[in-house]
Amino acid sequence: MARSASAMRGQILESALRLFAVHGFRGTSLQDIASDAGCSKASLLYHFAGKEKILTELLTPARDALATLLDRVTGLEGGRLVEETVTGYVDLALRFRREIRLLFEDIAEMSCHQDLNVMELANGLRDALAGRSRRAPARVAAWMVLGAVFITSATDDEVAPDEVLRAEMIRSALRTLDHTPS
Amino acid sequence: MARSASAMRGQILESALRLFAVHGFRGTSLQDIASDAGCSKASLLYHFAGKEKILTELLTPARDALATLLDRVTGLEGGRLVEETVTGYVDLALRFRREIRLLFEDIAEMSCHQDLNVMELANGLRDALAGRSRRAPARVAAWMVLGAVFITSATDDEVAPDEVLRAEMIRSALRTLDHTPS
DNA sequence: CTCATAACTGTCCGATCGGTCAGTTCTGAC
DNA sequence: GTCAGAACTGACCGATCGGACAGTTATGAG
Repeated sequence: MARSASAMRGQILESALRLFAVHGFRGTSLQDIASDAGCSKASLLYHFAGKEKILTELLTPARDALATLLDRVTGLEGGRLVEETVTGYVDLALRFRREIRLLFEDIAEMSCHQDLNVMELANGLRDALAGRSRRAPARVAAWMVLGAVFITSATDDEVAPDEVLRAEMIRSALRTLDHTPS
Repeated sequence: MARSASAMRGQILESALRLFAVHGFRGTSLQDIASDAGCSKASLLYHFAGKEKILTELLTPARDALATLLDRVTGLEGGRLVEETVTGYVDLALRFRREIRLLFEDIAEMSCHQDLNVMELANGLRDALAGRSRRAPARVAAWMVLGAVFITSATDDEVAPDEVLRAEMIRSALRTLDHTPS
């Protein structure tokens, strides 16, 4: 039966996000998504121009949210800049956990192939995390925080309730950056 | 021409490691490896029972080195435990950069499919990084360090010379764990 | 030299992938 | 009711993958 277009599209996106997060982009076939969403593979390609387009649509919200965060901290500096960036980054990472997990599976492809400019945004985030400093210690610490939050968010390990996890991630990140909260 | 068996095997492993680190395990075909190593795809399968066996042979040294590190810190506790573990982990991560990069591409597969018990080792590492503590702050910080060092090591970014990078990673990690060096 | 065997290869195979297309079924405006 | 168009599908296609196998070439001991 022909459901409303938007409903089927939403179901496809939901199935794709879940399967990508578990098996990765390459590890999930169009047939896998179709079976999970309860439609034919041909129906997928009726709603989306191709497999890549599904991925793009899934990652766009997270990309936009990150861009918004970077805009918001543009005018800040010093302690406020670091605090706002860390807090914002941790919040984003937790909100888009599944998107991060699927990125984690195919990072190399994403950073090259895409029409989303992920690498540029990641560089901006690191720059802000380092408090705009060009010195090696600050830049390394920024890389550390980037990776730490990224992976800690991607893990399935139930190390702590979400609220505790969030608070501890922020505290740890600020410590990593050698930043004493004001 | 038929070279010595060990020479061809070494060349295959070298090509495979380099290609896996760039394109991932799934993203590298047997033909890619064969072309790079200068032999036929059939020759690959003469020296190795299958694609998976090549991967296993590549990861075994890193796995063994990690196991050795965990053994070495077994008797330690408190400050010495954390310092030794952090230093050892950072050293390992830097020594096996390419192996980490290829793991990074296919983490989900590795943690399930393998005959190497990677997850168990990772849990032991986190436990040591947390100073054997079961409290949430310490365990989250341990996850942070695990992810931070992992990703910072995997990056191509020339943020600092290797010696500076290593020192700063260790200092940042100790800070993340709220550990003041003795 | 001979010759057993290790080293190597060209060729084929079945499976799976993303994607196409002609044709069918459903829906909603009139 | 009619019917145009949206929604959907089964069948098919070319490409690519990991792997199998019979056959060929090089090597080194006797």
